[in-house]
Amino acid sequence: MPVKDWLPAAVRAVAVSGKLKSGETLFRLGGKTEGLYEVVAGRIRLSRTDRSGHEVILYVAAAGETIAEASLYSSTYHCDAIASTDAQVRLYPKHAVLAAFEKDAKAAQAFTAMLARQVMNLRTRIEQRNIRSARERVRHFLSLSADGRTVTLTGTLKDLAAELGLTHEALYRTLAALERAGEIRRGRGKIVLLRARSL
Amino acid sequence: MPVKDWLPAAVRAVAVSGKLKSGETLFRLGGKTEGLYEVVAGRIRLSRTDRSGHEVILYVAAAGETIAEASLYSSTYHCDAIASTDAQVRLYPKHAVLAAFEKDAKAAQAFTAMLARQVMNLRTRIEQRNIRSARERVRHFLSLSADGRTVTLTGTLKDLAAELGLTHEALYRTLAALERAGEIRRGRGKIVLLRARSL
DNA sequence: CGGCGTTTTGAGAGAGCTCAACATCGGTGG
DNA sequence: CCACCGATGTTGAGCTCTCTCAAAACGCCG
Repeated sequence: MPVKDWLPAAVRAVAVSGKLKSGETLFRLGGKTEGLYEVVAGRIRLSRTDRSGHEVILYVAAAGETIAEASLYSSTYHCDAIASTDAQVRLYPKHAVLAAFEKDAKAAQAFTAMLARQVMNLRTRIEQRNIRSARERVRHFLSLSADGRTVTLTGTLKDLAAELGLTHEALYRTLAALERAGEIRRGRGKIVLLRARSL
Repeated sequence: MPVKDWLPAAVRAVAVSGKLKSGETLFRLGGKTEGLYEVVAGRIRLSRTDRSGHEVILYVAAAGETIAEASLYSSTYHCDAIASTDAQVRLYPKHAVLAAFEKDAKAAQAFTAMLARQVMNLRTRIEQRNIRSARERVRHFLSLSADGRTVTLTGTLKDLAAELGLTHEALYRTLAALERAGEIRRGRGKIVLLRARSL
Protein backbone atom coordinates (compact mmCIF):
# COMPACT_ATOMS: atom_id res chain seq x y z
CA MET A 1 0.00 0.00 0.00
CA PRO A 2 2.21 2.79 -1.32
CA VAL A 3 1.68 6.24 0.14
CA LYS A 4 0.73 7.46 -3.31
CA ASP A 5 -2.44 5.38 -3.19
CA TRP A 6 -4.03 6.88 -0.13
CA LEU A 7 -2.41 10.24 0.63
CA PRO A 8 -3.61 13.27 -1.35
CA ALA A 9 -1.04 14.84 -3.66
CA ALA A 10 -1.40 18.11 -1.76
CA VAL A 11 -0.03 16.45 1.35
CA ARG A 12 2.68 14.58 -0.47
CA ALA A 13 3.81 17.87 -1.92
CA VAL A 14 4.66 19.28 1.50
CA ALA A 15 6.53 16.21 2.72
CA VAL A 16 9.87 16.83 4.39
CA SER A 17 12.70 14.51 3.43
CA GLY A 18 15.41 13.55 5.85
CA LYS A 19 18.39 11.25 6.13
CA LEU A 20 19.58 9.28 9.14
CA LYS A 21 22.84 7.54 9.86
CA SER A 22 22.59 4.10 11.37
CA GLY A 23 21.88 4.51 15.05
CA GLU A 24 20.43 8.00 14.79
CA THR A 25 17.12 8.74 16.45
CA LEU A 26 14.08 9.80 14.45
CA PHE A 27 11.83 10.44 17.43
CA ARG A 28 11.60 9.46 21.07
CA LEU A 29 8.92 8.23 23.41
CA GLY A 30 7.20 11.23 24.92
CA GLY A 31 8.33 13.57 22.15
CA LYS A 32 5.78 15.81 20.48
CA THR A 33 4.27 14.18 17.41
CA GLU A 34 5.21 15.85 14.16
CA GLY A 35 3.39 13.55 11.82
CA LEU A 36 3.73 10.19 10.16
CA TYR A 37 6.80 8.94 8.39
CA GLU A 38 7.42 6.97 5.27
CA VAL A 39 10.59 4.92 5.19
CA VAL A 40 12.10 5.57 1.78
CA ALA A 41 15.29 3.54 2.21
CA GLY A 42 16.95 1.54 4.95
CA ARG A 43 15.29 0.27 8.10
CA ILE A 44 13.83 2.04 11.11
CA ARG A 45 13.13 0.18 14.33
CA LEU A 46 10.42 1.13 16.78
CA SER A 47 11.24 0.18 20.35
CA ARG A 48 10.81 0.91 24.01
CA THR A 49 13.27 0.57 26.82
CA ASP A 50 12.05 -1.44 29.76
CA ARG A 51 12.74 -0.74 33.41
CA SER A 52 15.86 -2.86 33.38
CA GLY A 53 17.30 -0.78 30.57
CA HIS A 54 16.85 -3.24 27.74
CA GLU A 55 15.58 -2.11 24.40
CA VAL A 56 12.46 -4.05 23.47
CA ILE A 57 11.75 -3.98 19.77
CA LEU A 58 8.17 -3.35 18.72
CA TYR A 59 8.68 -3.40 15.00
CA VAL A 60 11.23 -2.97 12.28
CA ALA A 61 9.97 -0.98 9.31
CA ALA A 62 11.57 -1.47 5.92
CA ALA A 63 11.61 0.72 2.84
CA GLY A 64 8.12 1.47 1.56
CA GLU A 65 6.41 1.20 4.90
CA THR A 66 4.89 3.99 6.94
CA ILE A 67 5.22 4.36 10.68
CA ALA A 68 3.55 6.38 13.39
CA GLU A 69 0.14 6.53 11.75
CA ALA A 70 -1.33 6.62 15.24
CA SER A 71 0.65 9.76 16.02
CA LEU A 72 -1.96 11.69 14.04
CA TYR A 73 -4.31 11.21 16.94
CA SER A 74 -1.88 11.59 19.79
CA SER A 75 0.18 14.51 21.00
CA THR A 76 3.25 12.47 21.92
CA TYR A 77 4.99 9.43 20.47
CA HIS A 78 4.55 6.14 22.28
CA CYS A 79 7.87 4.59 21.41
CA ASP A 80 11.33 5.40 20.09
CA ALA A 81 12.23 5.29 16.41
CA ILE A 82 15.87 4.63 15.61
CA ALA A 83 17.63 3.95 12.33
CA SER A 84 18.96 0.39 12.18
CA THR A 85 20.80 1.15 8.96
CA ASP A 86 21.55 4.35 7.12
CA ALA A 87 18.08 5.43 6.17
CA GLN A 88 16.03 7.95 4.32
CA VAL A 89 12.58 9.06 5.45
CA ARG A 90 9.81 11.42 4.49
CA LEU A 91 7.76 13.26 7.09
CA TYR A 92 4.15 14.06 6.32
CA PRO A 93 3.34 16.82 8.81
CA LYS A 94 0.44 16.05 11.07
CA HIS A 95 -1.38 19.35 10.55
CA ALA A 96 -1.18 19.02 6.78
CA VAL A 97 -2.53 15.48 6.86
CA LEU A 98 -5.33 16.26 9.27
CA ALA A 99 -6.25 19.41 7.39
CA ALA A 100 -6.48 17.43 4.17
CA PHE A 101 -8.68 14.85 5.85
CA GLU A 102 -10.94 17.56 7.20
CA LYS A 103 -11.34 19.25 3.86
CA ASP A 104 -11.64 16.10 1.85
CA ALA A 105 -13.76 13.34 3.36
CA LYS A 106 -12.77 11.03 0.52
CA ALA A 107 -9.14 11.33 1.51
CA ALA A 108 -9.93 10.56 5.13
CA GLN A 109 -11.91 7.57 4.00
CA ALA A 110 -9.08 6.33 1.82
CA PHE A 111 -6.77 6.47 4.82
CA THR A 112 -9.21 4.58 6.99
CA ALA A 113 -9.77 1.98 4.31
CA MET A 114 -6.02 1.54 3.95
CA LEU A 115 -5.69 0.94 7.67
CA ALA A 116 -8.54 -1.57 7.63
CA ARG A 117 -6.85 -3.50 4.82
CA GLN A 118 -3.59 -3.38 6.67
CA VAL A 119 -5.21 -4.81 9.79
CA MET A 120 -6.47 -7.66 7.64
CA ASN A 121 -3.05 -8.30 6.14
CA LEU A 122 -1.31 -8.22 9.48
CA ARG A 123 -3.80 -10.65 10.96
CA THR A 124 -3.10 -12.99 8.09
CA ARG A 125 0.60 -12.76 8.74
CA ILE A 126 0.10 -13.59 12.39
CA GLU A 127 -1.95 -16.60 11.39
CA GLN A 128 0.89 -17.64 9.13
CA ARG A 129 3.31 -17.51 12.01
CA ASN A 130 1.06 -19.85 13.97
CA ILE A 131 2.02 -22.55 11.52
CA ARG A 132 5.10 -24.34 12.82
CA SER A 133 6.01 -26.52 9.89
CA ALA A 134 8.13 -24.78 7.29
CA ARG A 135 6.42 -26.73 4.55
CA GLU A 136 2.94 -25.77 5.68
CA ARG A 137 3.95 -22.18 6.16
CA VAL A 138 5.29 -21.97 2.65
CA ARG A 139 2.14 -23.61 1.32
CA HIS A 140 0.04 -21.08 3.21
CA PHE A 141 2.02 -18.27 1.66
CA LEU A 142 1.83 -19.71 -1.82
CA SER A 143 -1.90 -20.34 -1.60
CA LEU A 144 -2.58 -16.78 -0.57
CA SER A 145 -0.28 -15.01 -2.97
CA ALA A 146 -1.01 -17.09 -6.04
CA ASP A 147 -2.46 -15.20 -8.93
CA GLY A 148 -4.05 -17.99 -10.84
CA ARG A 149 -1.47 -20.75 -10.56
CA THR A 150 1.52 -18.46 -10.51
CA VAL A 151 3.21 -16.69 -7.63
CA THR A 152 5.40 -13.80 -8.69
CA LEU A 153 8.23 -13.16 -6.29
CA THR A 154 9.25 -9.65 -5.43
CA GLY A 155 12.81 -9.46 -4.16
CA THR A 156 15.10 -12.34 -3.34
CA LEU A 157 14.33 -15.65 -1.72
CA LYS A 158 16.29 -14.44 1.26
CA ASP A 159 13.85 -11.58 1.67
CA LEU A 160 10.99 -14.01 1.36
CA ALA A 161 12.53 -16.20 4.03
CA ALA A 162 12.63 -13.23 6.39
CA GLU A 163 9.03 -12.38 5.62
CA LEU A 164 8.00 -15.93 6.35
CA GLY A 165 10.04 -16.07 9.53
CA LEU A 166 12.30 -18.85 8.28
CA THR A 167 16.03 -19.03 7.76
CA HIS A 168 16.96 -18.85 4.11
CA GLU A 169 18.40 -22.35 4.29
CA ALA A 170 15.11 -23.74 5.55
CA LEU A 171 13.23 -21.98 2.76
CA TYR A 172 15.59 -23.28 0.05
CA ARG A 173 15.25 -26.81 1.36
CA THR A 174 11.50 -26.56 1.62
CA LEU A 175 11.13 -25.23 -1.91
CA ALA A 176 13.44 -27.94 -3.20
CA ALA A 177 11.38 -30.57 -1.40
CA LEU A 178 8.09 -29.18 -2.76
CA GLU A 179 9.55 -29.21 -6.25
CA ARG A 180 10.79 -32.79 -5.84
CA ALA A 181 7.32 -33.74 -4.61
CA GLY A 182 5.84 -32.22 -7.77
CA GLU A 183 3.79 -29.61 -5.96
CA ILE A 184 5.48 -26.64 -7.55
CA ARG A 185 7.75 -25.70 -10.40
CA ARG A 186 10.17 -22.86 -10.12
CA GLY A 187 11.19 -20.31 -12.68
CA ARG A 188 13.29 -17.24 -12.08
CA GLY A 189 11.23 -14.81 -10.03
CA LYS A 190 8.19 -16.99 -9.99
CA ILE A 191 6.74 -20.23 -8.65
CA VAL A 192 4.04 -22.20 -10.41
CA LEU A 193 1.65 -24.33 -8.37
CA LEU A 194 1.16 -27.74 -9.94
CA ARG A 195 -1.12 -30.07 -8.08
CA ALA A 196 -2.84 -30.24 -4.75
CA ARG A 197 -1.24 -32.30 -2.09
CA SER A 198 -3.15 -35.27 -0.84
CA LEU A 199 -4.27 -35.12 2.75
CA MET B 1 -10.34 -2.10 22.02
CA PRO B 2 -13.97 -2.78 22.89
CA VAL B 3 -16.57 -1.67 20.38
CA LYS B 4 -18.01 0.61 23.03
CA ASP B 5 -14.91 2.79 22.89
CA TRP B 6 -15.03 3.76 19.26
CA LEU B 7 -18.50 3.10 17.88
CA PRO B 8 -21.20 5.75 18.55
CA ALA B 9 -24.06 4.64 20.77
CA ALA B 10 -26.47 5.40 17.96
CA VAL B 11 -24.86 2.72 15.84
CA ARG B 12 -24.58 0.24 18.65
CA ALA B 13 -28.27 0.68 19.25
CA VAL B 14 -29.16 -0.67 15.82
CA ALA B 15 -26.87 -3.69 16.00
CA VAL B 16 -28.37 -7.00 14.95
CA SER B 17 -27.56 -10.00 17.14
CA GLY B 18 -27.21 -13.45 15.73
CA LYS B 19 -26.22 -16.94 16.78
CA LEU B 20 -24.30 -19.54 14.84
CA LYS B 21 -23.83 -23.23 15.36
CA SER B 22 -20.31 -24.54 14.93
CA GLY B 23 -19.66 -24.88 11.22
CA GLU B 24 -22.30 -22.41 10.14
CA THR B 25 -21.38 -19.67 7.68
CA LEU B 26 -21.60 -16.00 8.60
CA PHE B 27 -20.69 -14.69 5.17
CA ARG B 28 -18.98 -15.89 2.02
CA LEU B 29 -16.38 -14.58 -0.36
CA GLY B 30 -18.12 -12.54 -3.01
CA GLY B 31 -21.21 -11.98 -0.90
CA LYS B 32 -22.60 -8.48 -0.56
CA THR B 33 -21.18 -6.71 2.48
CA GLU B 34 -23.71 -6.05 5.19
CA GLY B 35 -21.41 -4.43 7.69
CA LEU B 36 -18.85 -5.28 10.30
CA TYR B 37 -19.27 -7.90 12.95
CA GLU B 38 -18.36 -8.15 16.59
CA VAL B 39 -17.74 -11.64 17.94
CA VAL B 40 -19.61 -11.75 21.24
CA ALA B 41 -18.90 -15.37 22.11
CA GLY B 42 -17.17 -18.32 20.50
CA ARG B 43 -14.75 -18.18 17.59
CA ILE B 44 -15.19 -17.22 13.96
CA ARG B 45 -12.58 -18.12 11.39
CA LEU B 46 -11.89 -16.14 8.25
CA SER B 47 -10.64 -18.24 5.39
CA ARG B 48 -10.41 -18.75 1.68
CA THR B 49 -10.49 -21.93 -0.30
CA ASP B 50 -7.62 -22.40 -2.71
CA ARG B 51 -7.83 -23.96 -6.15
CA SER B 52 -7.08 -27.39 -4.79
CA GLY B 53 -10.08 -27.14 -2.51
CA HIS B 54 -8.23 -26.64 0.74
CA GLU B 55 -9.42 -24.11 3.25
CA VAL B 56 -6.66 -21.62 4.01
CA ILE B 57 -7.20 -19.83 7.28
CA LEU B 58 -6.61 -16.09 7.31
CA TYR B 59 -7.51 -15.42 10.89
CA VAL B 60 -9.41 -16.78 13.84
CA ALA B 61 -11.35 -14.13 15.74
CA ALA B 62 -12.21 -14.71 19.38
CA ALA B 63 -14.82 -13.13 21.61
CA GLY B 64 -14.46 -9.37 21.85
CA GLU B 65 -12.87 -8.92 18.46
CA THR B 66 -14.37 -7.32 15.40
CA ILE B 67 -14.08 -8.62 11.87
CA ALA B 68 -14.70 -7.30 8.41
CA GLU B 69 -13.87 -3.68 9.16
CA ALA B 70 -12.67 -3.38 5.60
CA SER B 71 -16.09 -4.42 4.35
CA LEU B 72 -17.24 -0.87 5.06
CA TYR B 73 -15.31 0.22 2.01
CA SER B 74 -16.01 -2.70 -0.24
CA SER B 75 -19.19 -4.00 -1.83
CA THR B 76 -18.34 -7.68 -1.44
CA TYR B 77 -16.57 -9.77 1.17
CA HIS B 78 -13.07 -10.95 0.38
CA CYS B 79 -13.12 -14.16 2.38
CA ASP B 80 -15.42 -16.63 4.09
CA ALA B 81 -16.41 -16.34 7.74
CA ILE B 82 -17.36 -19.59 9.42
CA ALA B 83 -18.09 -20.41 13.05
CA SER B 84 -15.42 -22.67 14.52
CA THR B 85 -17.46 -23.12 17.69
CA ASP B 86 -21.01 -22.26 18.60
CA ALA B 87 -20.86 -18.49 18.44
CA GLN B 88 -22.74 -15.30 18.96
CA VAL B 89 -22.18 -12.20 16.87
CA ARG B 90 -23.47 -8.66 16.47
CA LEU B 91 -23.79 -7.03 13.08
CA TYR B 92 -23.30 -3.29 12.80
CA PRO B 93 -24.96 -2.46 9.48
CA LYS B 94 -22.72 -0.77 7.01
CA HIS B 95 -25.10 2.05 6.13
CA ALA B 96 -25.64 2.92 9.79
CA VAL B 97 -21.92 3.01 10.49
CA LEU B 98 -21.06 5.04 7.41
CA ALA B 99 -23.94 7.42 8.04
CA ALA B 100 -22.72 7.98 11.57
CA PHE B 101 -19.20 8.64 10.32
CA GLU B 102 -20.50 11.12 7.78
CA LYS B 103 -22.55 13.03 10.31
CA ASP B 104 -20.00 12.91 13.07
CA ALA B 105 -16.41 13.50 12.07
CA LYS B 106 -15.27 12.74 15.60
CA ALA B 107 -16.75 9.27 15.34
CA ALA B 108 -15.02 8.65 12.05
CA GLN B 109 -11.77 9.82 13.56
CA ALA B 110 -12.20 7.55 16.57
CA PHE B 111 -12.60 4.61 14.21
CA THR B 112 -9.51 5.56 12.24
CA ALA B 113 -7.51 6.06 15.42
CA MET B 114 -8.61 2.64 16.66
CA LEU B 115 -7.45 1.04 13.43
CA ALA B 116 -4.10 2.84 13.65
CA ARG B 117 -3.58 1.56 17.19
CA GLN B 118 -4.54 -1.91 16.09
CA VAL B 119 -1.99 -1.82 13.30
CA MET B 120 0.62 -0.94 15.91
CA ASN B 121 -0.43 -3.77 18.19
CA LEU B 122 -0.47 -6.31 15.40
CA ARG B 123 2.97 -5.26 14.25
CA THR B 124 4.23 -5.78 17.77
CA ARG B 125 2.76 -9.25 17.82
CA ILE B 126 4.48 -10.09 14.57
CA GLU B 127 7.74 -8.89 16.01
CA GLN B 128 7.13 -11.14 18.98
CA ARG B 129 6.74 -14.12 16.71
CA ASN B 130 10.12 -13.39 15.18
CA ILE B 131 11.67 -14.36 18.49
CA ARG B 132 12.38 -18.08 18.44
CA SER B 133 13.38 -18.71 22.01
CA ALA B 134 10.45 -19.36 24.29
CA ARG B 135 12.22 -17.62 27.14
CA GLU B 136 12.90 -14.48 25.13
CA ARG B 137 9.42 -14.46 23.73
CA VAL B 138 7.93 -14.61 27.20
CA ARG B 139 10.28 -11.86 28.35
CA HIS B 140 9.23 -9.73 25.40
CA PHE B 141 5.61 -10.20 26.34
CA LEU B 142 6.21 -9.47 30.01
CA SER B 143 8.23 -6.33 29.28
CA LEU B 144 5.50 -4.93 27.08
CA SER B 145 2.51 -5.80 29.21
CA ALA B 146 4.00 -4.89 32.56
CA ASP B 147 2.17 -2.17 34.41
CA GLY B 148 4.90 -1.04 36.75
CA ARG B 149 6.40 -4.33 37.83
CA THR B 150 3.23 -6.35 37.64
CA VAL B 151 1.66 -8.15 34.73
CA THR B 152 -2.00 -8.95 35.23
CA LEU B 153 -3.10 -12.01 33.31
CA THR B 154 -6.46 -12.09 31.60
CA GLY B 155 -7.68 -15.60 31.01
CA THR B 156 -5.81 -18.82 31.57
CA LEU B 157 -2.18 -19.62 30.97
CA LYS B 158 -3.34 -21.87 28.18
CA ASP B 159 -4.86 -18.86 26.46
CA LEU B 160 -1.66 -16.94 26.97
CA ALA B 161 0.33 -19.79 25.46
CA ALA B 162 -1.85 -19.62 22.36
CA GLU B 163 -1.42 -15.86 22.13
CA LEU B 164 2.33 -16.25 22.37
CA GLY B 165 2.40 -19.04 19.85
CA LEU B 166 3.75 -21.62 22.27
CA THR B 167 2.39 -24.91 23.51
CA HIS B 168 1.06 -24.64 27.03
CA GLU B 169 3.72 -27.08 28.21
CA ALA B 170 6.48 -24.87 26.86
CA LEU B 171 4.97 -21.85 28.57
CA TYR B 172 4.67 -23.63 31.93
CA ARG B 173 8.25 -24.76 31.76
CA THR B 174 9.49 -21.34 30.75
CA LEU B 175 7.62 -19.59 33.54
CA ALA B 176 8.91 -22.17 36.03
CA ALA B 177 12.45 -21.61 34.79
CA LEU B 178 12.14 -17.83 35.01
CA GLU B 179 10.82 -18.17 38.54
CA ARG B 180 13.67 -20.51 39.50
CA ALA B 181 16.09 -17.99 38.01
CA GLY B 182 14.59 -15.30 40.21
CA GLU B 183 13.41 -13.14 37.33
CA ILE B 184 9.73 -13.32 38.18
CA ARG B 185 7.40 -14.28 40.97
CA ARG B 186 4.00 -15.69 40.25
CA GLY B 187 0.76 -15.08 42.07
CA ARG B 188 -2.68 -16.21 40.92
CA GLY B 189 -3.63 -14.16 37.90
CA LYS B 190 -0.48 -12.10 37.94
CA ILE B 191 3.26 -12.15 37.44
CA VAL B 192 5.67 -9.82 39.20
CA LEU B 193 8.93 -8.88 37.52
CA LEU B 194 11.81 -9.01 39.95
CA ARG B 195 15.18 -8.20 38.51
CA ALA B 196 16.71 -7.64 35.13
CA ARG B 197 18.55 -10.48 33.57
CA SER B 198 22.22 -10.04 32.93
CA LEU B 199 23.28 -10.07 29.32
C1' DC C 1 38.41 -11.78 -14.77
C1' DG C 2 37.49 -10.89 -9.80
C1' DG C 3 34.52 -9.92 -6.06
C1' DC C 4 30.13 -9.98 -3.76
C1' DG C 5 25.65 -11.51 -2.61
C1' DT C 6 22.39 -15.14 -3.49
C1' DT C 7 21.40 -19.89 -3.85
C1' DT C 8 22.34 -24.59 -2.53
C1' DT C 9 23.62 -28.65 0.04
C1' DG C 10 25.73 -31.05 4.26
C1' DA C 11 26.20 -32.31 9.14
C1' DG C 12 25.28 -31.63 13.89
C1' DA C 13 22.96 -29.81 17.96
C1' DG C 14 19.52 -27.63 20.52
C1' DA C 15 14.88 -26.31 21.47
C1' DG C 16 10.27 -26.87 21.38
C1' DC C 17 6.68 -30.27 20.16
C1' DT C 18 4.30 -34.62 21.09
C1' DC C 19 2.69 -38.02 23.99
C1' DA C 20 1.85 -39.32 28.59
C1' DA C 21 1.00 -39.33 33.45
C1' DC C 22 -0.31 -36.88 37.36
C1' DA C 23 -1.66 -32.87 40.43
C1' DT C 24 -4.79 -29.14 41.35
C1' DC C 25 -8.81 -26.46 41.38
C1' DG C 26 -13.88 -25.37 40.90
C1' DG C 27 -18.11 -26.61 40.23
C1' DT C 28 -22.03 -30.08 40.52
C1' DG C 29 -24.96 -33.23 42.38
C1' DG C 30 -26.04 -36.90 45.46
C1' DC D 1 -20.32 -32.52 53.25
C1' DC D 2 -18.05 -35.26 50.17
C1' DA D 3 -17.32 -37.82 45.83
C1' DC D 4 -16.93 -37.03 41.19
C1' DC D 5 -15.71 -34.80 36.95
C1' DG D 6 -13.69 -31.75 33.60
C1' DA D 7 -10.47 -28.24 32.64
C1' DT D 8 -6.29 -26.16 33.95
C1' DG D 9 -1.77 -26.59 35.54
C1' DT D 10 2.72 -29.35 35.94
C1' DT D 11 6.45 -32.40 35.03
C1' DG D 12 8.91 -36.22 32.43
C1' DA D 13 11.04 -38.45 28.28
C1' DG D 14 11.84 -38.94 23.54
C1' DC D 15 11.74 -37.20 18.88
C1' DT D 16 11.46 -34.26 15.12
C1' DC D 17 12.42 -30.20 12.91
C1' DT D 18 14.51 -26.07 12.31
C1' DC D 19 18.54 -23.40 13.38
C1' DT D 20 23.48 -22.93 13.26
C1' DC D 21 27.79 -23.32 11.30
C1' DA D 22 30.32 -24.51 7.06
C1' DA D 23 31.48 -24.94 2.43
C1' DA D 24 30.75 -24.60 -2.32
C1' DA D 25 28.32 -23.45 -6.81
C1' DC D 26 26.11 -19.80 -9.22
C1' DG D 27 24.96 -15.30 -11.20
C1' DC D 28 25.67 -10.48 -11.75
C1' DC D 29 28.24 -6.26 -12.29
C1' DG D 30 32.19 -3.44 -12.45
